[in-house]
Amino acid sequence: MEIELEDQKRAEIFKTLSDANRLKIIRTLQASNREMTCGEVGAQLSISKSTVSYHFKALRAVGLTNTRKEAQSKYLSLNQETFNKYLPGFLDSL
Amino acid sequence: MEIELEDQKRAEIFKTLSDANRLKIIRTLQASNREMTCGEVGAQLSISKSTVSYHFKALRAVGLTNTRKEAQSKYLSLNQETFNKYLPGFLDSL
DNA sequence: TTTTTATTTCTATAATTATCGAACTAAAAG
DNA sequence: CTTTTAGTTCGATAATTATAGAAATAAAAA
Repeated sequence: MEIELEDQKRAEIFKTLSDANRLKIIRTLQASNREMTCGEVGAQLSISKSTVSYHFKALRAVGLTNTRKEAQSKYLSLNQETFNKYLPGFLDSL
Repeated sequence: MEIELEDQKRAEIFKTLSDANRLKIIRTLQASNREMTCGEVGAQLSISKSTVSYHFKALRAVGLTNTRKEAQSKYLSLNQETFNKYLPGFLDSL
């Protein structure tokens, strides 16, 4: 990939990670080691559902998470590939 | 360090990295493998001196760089320790 | 001392961001 | 069909951000 584009992509990923709530969400997902729903995460971190939805979307948009829809629920899990590519060793450093 | 504080610190570092110009500065420093001045970096990346100064300050503030003042010039270099602690493997992935 | 060089600070501006409650959508349960 | 449950979108707000030019600072050079 061209450097200019790589930097743009990297900057987007870092921007997504530059929010304490999103980092908490990531740590929560990493610690649970399974898929989690918006509701579960929101309850655990005491954040309003609209805000959690906003963050879920941001994480998904840059490929840091995978999503799976089932009935009314949406399940999020970490996308290890993206972390490995752009932030090798980061998840383990959490 | 307490998790809450660690997340805040991490978020700050990521925020600092979430700008394409700052990533370019970091790559430039990494590639040159030596100290560089505001002027050198600005010239190489075609950014105004006040903007470069602003970014230099931001990088220094979160400990991503070291600075050395000599005469009117200020030299920046990467702070490997911070990168190793918060972003192991990142510099090599650039 | 005057001028040049390097960087910083100030000012203003335009753009982006995170947040929550309210309204909305869609599916499950009753 | 109605109600509940889960999540999304909208609207408003408050805060932060990157940017460049102009003015200020400080040291070197002439």
